[in-house]
Amino acid sequence: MTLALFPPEPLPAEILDDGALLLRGFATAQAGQWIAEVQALQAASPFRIMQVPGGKSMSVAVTSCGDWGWISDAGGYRYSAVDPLTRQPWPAMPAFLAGQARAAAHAAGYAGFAPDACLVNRYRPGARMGLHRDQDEADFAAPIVSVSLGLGCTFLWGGLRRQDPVRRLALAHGDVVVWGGPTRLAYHGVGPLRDGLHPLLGSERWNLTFRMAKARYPAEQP
DNA sequence: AAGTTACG
DNA sequence: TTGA
Repeated sequence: MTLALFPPEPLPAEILDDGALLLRGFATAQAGQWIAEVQALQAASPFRIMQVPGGKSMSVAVTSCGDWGWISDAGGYRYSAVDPLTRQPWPAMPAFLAGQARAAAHAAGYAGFAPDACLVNRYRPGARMGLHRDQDEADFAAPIVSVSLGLGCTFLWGGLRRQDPVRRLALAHGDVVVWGGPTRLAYHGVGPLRDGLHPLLGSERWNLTFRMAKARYPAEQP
């Protein structure tokens, strides 16, 4: 039996890069609530496979919540206030999700993060995400907050140029990656999901990425 | 090209 | 596994 540590240790954080932090286990303790929120929102706006501009399909199924949802089709990548599948607004971003994302950003040094978009990615075995950068947002001063649930993955972390070397990092259930500042436009991706069974999500990995799609950062204080 | 394919 |  180990004695309780006092004072409690902060959660381990790893510096990925200038402005990029990996908060190990940030979402683990409340994973049940994270998962319940995603289950509720995907009941309103279901996961779906989107096309990329070349006409091919992504291997990852996506949905969104918040004022803006990220979409891809023959016309390109953009944010839309309406879910093209339901023709309704995306589900509102649950206060719990927005609050946790804000807290993660704050823990990584980005105070005042107020996401107006949350893209939810569902990976099944074999699904992957090629190297890309999140560049459809209006204000690159705001960071990206990325939350991993369920099966672990290999996260690919590159640099500002596509030809920069790519690091491979193992991400586990509950890990949160926050990047911004000098590495806001870094290339990143996810290796093919390996088979496995997670106690809460079975053979799936869910990834939530919180962004400020249209809003200015830092958010205005009333 | 958030895509696939070819190749060392 | 990496570059094109």
